[in-house]
Amino acid sequence: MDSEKIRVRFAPSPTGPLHIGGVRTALYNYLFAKKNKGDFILRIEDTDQNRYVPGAEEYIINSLKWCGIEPNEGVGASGEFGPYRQSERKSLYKKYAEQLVSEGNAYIAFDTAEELEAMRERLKNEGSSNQQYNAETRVTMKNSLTLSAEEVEKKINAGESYVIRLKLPDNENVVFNDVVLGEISFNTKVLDDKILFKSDGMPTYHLANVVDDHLMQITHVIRGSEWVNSTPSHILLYRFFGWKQPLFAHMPLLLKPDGKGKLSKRDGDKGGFPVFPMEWTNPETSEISSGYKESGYFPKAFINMLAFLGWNPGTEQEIFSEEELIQAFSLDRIGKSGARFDPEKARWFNHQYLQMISDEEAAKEFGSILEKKEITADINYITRVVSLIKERANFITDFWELGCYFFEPPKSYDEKVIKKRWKEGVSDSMKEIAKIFESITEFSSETTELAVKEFIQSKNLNMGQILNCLRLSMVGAASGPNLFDIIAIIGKDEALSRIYNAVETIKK
RNA sequence: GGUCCGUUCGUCUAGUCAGGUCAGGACGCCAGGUUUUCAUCCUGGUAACAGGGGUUCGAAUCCCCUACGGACUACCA
Repeated sequence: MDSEKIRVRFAPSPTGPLHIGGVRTALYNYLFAKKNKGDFILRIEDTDQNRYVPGAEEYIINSLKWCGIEPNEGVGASGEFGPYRQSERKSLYKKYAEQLVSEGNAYIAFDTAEELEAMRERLKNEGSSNQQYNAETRVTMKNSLTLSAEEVEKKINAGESYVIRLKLPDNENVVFNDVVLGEISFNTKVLDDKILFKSDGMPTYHLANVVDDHLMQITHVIRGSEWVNSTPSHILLYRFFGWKQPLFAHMPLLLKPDGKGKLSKRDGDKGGFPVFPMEWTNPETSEISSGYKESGYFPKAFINMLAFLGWNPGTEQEIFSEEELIQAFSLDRIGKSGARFDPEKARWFNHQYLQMISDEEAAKEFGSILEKKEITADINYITRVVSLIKERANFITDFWELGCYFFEPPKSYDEKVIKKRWKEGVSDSMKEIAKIFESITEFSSETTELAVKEFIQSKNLNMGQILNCLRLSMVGAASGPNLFDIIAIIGKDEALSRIYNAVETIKK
């Protein structure tokens, strides 16, 4: 093989937010490029003016940035093959379409929507297995194949709108070897003469995609498998132009959370978890869809999780750094069947990543959450809190719920615990413990634990009962990390105040 | 309807190309241990080759059929 540089592209259209399937496609392109020291290009396919959604392009760029899968060429980056936005390349495509027409590989068609509809209806009624605009039917339609050159010219001059269609060869098997799916074969009889150039002066995906991939010297087309059926048309296009075709790798689709069909942009939040990398506000309806970023996911965990949806390294390792992912990645280990993902497993990935970051780092992020709640605390204090609650959390955003009692006294006390544990005499014991605490000069987890346990034993009290009530006083519930660690962190004064508060509130 | 593709524990999957370990791992779930509690953590367990035919000494693996699922079938990408 030749040693040409690997060049891949991610080519979304800005019709809304990028969903996680799109992010995964971008990721696989990115990993493949990095692995092979190639280029990863971002091209924006905005040839459909009707579906353009303001803010979508920016969203795509920002999402990729957050994920750390940034293109080294294309929209939002630099590059020598620009412009990278198809609307800005508009002038380019027509001549390619016309070249195809003049060489007899495409033709001009004048059929109206009604005429097309009528043709399909007629074929349906005749019991025809497919209703394509193809070698068989095109002779019955209004196009430059059935009309004389003069008529065609007259219509064009009269301003009649027309499209340019690909002229497929009749009854030919187009075979290609998909990197993921293997050999796939289509007979042109079941394909249709795809529109390459629309009457609004814009190319369709099929033309623009092939022209741009060629011009941008793309070597591997890695895209979702919704494209396999149109790949033969693309291959024919490469052939007609006399261009070298790239390798195709069609990846399995991500499935809807509820199990029916491929994941779509409209599935946001339906499954109880985000389908978008970042929060998205629909500019028309102002409806907000949640994002992984805002849900507290680390981009690295998100990417790691996404990489494993449809691909695996063949080893038992599951936690991969970006560098490891790049090294391990290969197209031939992409699976063939669609994947639905498990939000539970996604959380598990994030938990793993959370445990890997330092308490100091986590404390910094937790600090800014606290700031928003207008709670001020020393960073060292926050770090000590984090060291106790981090392992219990999946997300930094869980920290507040897990450790709010480190920053404010309990607002209420769990009734069930009161009923079960706060029996006769407990209040008195609590008061005595408060006195003991007062007398401790070296107030620490160890000294308080020793003192309390000695007290319980000397009075022959029930360990579980007293300890749980003490916990209830501190936390307001029967959960949380080691009780004496909590007491030591909040300090003597706060501990005393909480004991008195609990005794006062609960009364028994 | 037509075409193309797919199908291994509930989920993500290894194993399929080069047939031959009680089909392996992870998440979840269950149990036990640790913990004064809850969670984490540790240990163990649960659970799958879509079905039917072949080929073969032997099939998750190769072939055929069926079923099911998905994609595409737009002047959308």
